[in-house]
Amino acid sequence: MPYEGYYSCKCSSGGTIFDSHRVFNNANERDDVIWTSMVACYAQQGDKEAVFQLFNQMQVEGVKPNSVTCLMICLVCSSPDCLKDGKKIHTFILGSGMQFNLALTNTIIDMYVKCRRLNYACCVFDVMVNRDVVSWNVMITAHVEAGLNEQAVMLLEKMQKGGVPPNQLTYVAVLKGCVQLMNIELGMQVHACIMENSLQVDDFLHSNLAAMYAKCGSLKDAESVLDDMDKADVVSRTALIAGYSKNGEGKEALALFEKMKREGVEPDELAFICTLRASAVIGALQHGKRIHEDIRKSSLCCNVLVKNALMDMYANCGSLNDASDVFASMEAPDILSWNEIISGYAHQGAGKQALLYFDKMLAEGIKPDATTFLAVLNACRHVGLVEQGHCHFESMSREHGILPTMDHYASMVDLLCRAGHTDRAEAFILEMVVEPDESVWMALLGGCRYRGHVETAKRAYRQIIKLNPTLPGAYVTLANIFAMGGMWNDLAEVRKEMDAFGFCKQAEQTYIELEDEIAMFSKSDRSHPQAKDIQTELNRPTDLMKEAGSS
DNA sequence: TTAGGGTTAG
Repeated sequence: MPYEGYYSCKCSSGGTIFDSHRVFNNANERDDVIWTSMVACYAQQGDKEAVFQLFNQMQVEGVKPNSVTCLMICLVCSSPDCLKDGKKIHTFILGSGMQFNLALTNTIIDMYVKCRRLNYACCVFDVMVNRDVVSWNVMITAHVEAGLNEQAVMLLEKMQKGGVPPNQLTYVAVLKGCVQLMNIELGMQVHACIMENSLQVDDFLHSNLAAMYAKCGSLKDAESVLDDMDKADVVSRTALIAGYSKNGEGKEALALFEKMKREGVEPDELAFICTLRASAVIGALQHGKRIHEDIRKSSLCCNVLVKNALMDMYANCGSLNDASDVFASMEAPDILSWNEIISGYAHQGAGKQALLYFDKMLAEGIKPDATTFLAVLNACRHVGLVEQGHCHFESMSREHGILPTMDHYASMVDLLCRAGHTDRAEAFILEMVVEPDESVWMALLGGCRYRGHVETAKRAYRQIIKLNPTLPGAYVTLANIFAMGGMWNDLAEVRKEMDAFGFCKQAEQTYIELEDEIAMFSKSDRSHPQAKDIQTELNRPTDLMKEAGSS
């Protein structure tokens, strides 16, 4: 056993660096393998400095690094800030004639990918004489991660033509590409390909298949992927739960979560987060509270991400007190937590409370981001704080180095319009340093409703049509403004334009939690057994307002 | 000795 030390001094086998050093120091003869063991040990810890020190030292002592030593060096150089060292080791490898070692070359390619130099990776890949499944997988995954999905699919075709059969990892990467392309047909072809090749499908691939179908909106197919599994794991189930809530089917998401628990599959961090999101989507407060109970009993009770999801659920369900309790219980709220509490209060119209949290955030030295400012502008909008809103908008780029997005501009326009400054809002758009998009003009058009500014509305409408003639909201809003002003001829004209485009208004759906039952209803839907009672309850506030107005 | 999974505000 000449190389016994090779494995015995590896940290991953349970030993410590101290043990490794003892083996290393006691070795009678230190060959390249034992040196490499030490390098591997520090490489696993990600200690780049120690790795390079050993690499240099072994050469000083006259031991030539082998391909595994170099591979380890490449691994610690696999991040953007290590590119320079990565290039150095690559040069060393070329000079030592090790470039024909397949595993090493694959690692060099992956190193360049992780250094965000896909072009370098492509250069190395292109000149390879022999490529194995890992070489292709690294390239396909890299292209998908860079959003170059069509190229990734082309690589898959080339790989197959070149006689290298894809494995599970290849399909995992390609399925991700299908999702980015939102191309379910391609996803189905990939699925068929997996079946044709009778490839063993493991949990990784199953969860990716489920995620692909769920994200592309085909929940039935995602369900059947889960049915094909002996026992669907928490990851696959989470993919489907997330798919349900993304597609507005929060009720199904919650049902799946309950089923998962009944079947003894323990929810993890992401399962809780996705299920809380589902509760948030449909405003199921009681379900959300039950999930909160589960979280309290689990080891994830202090997890920041889970707490953020809890706040999101409570805020969306309109229970700001619960959201702020969760926030108060956090030891170190992150930017998401702050944004959540600020936007939660802003959204509910409690603008002053939202701004108090914003001040507190700044006082605690937390750096706001673009979303924080969206919430802050929203808060100002609700309270009618025009000048304060303008100040915050200005401070975004000036003091915090954040460039306003179209959403920020649109928010400012709405803020001005709400306060009756429609002319100022229009001037604000015309003075924008970037070209306004339709959302900014839509904010102005919508803002004209507050005071019935028909001429400004017409100008905004013309701009929107120029940018995007297929935006139903523009026609509907203008029509409403005409109707408010009794301009029936103009209204008829807009209706004609709408008919020409074939727009029809889709009934909006909403959910209501009745004790344990979640019911969905839309404006004209009377199918629920208690539809009459629900409608009476919904009419109550309007009736009360009418009564109050007439007295 | 090399490559991979589900998720996050408005």
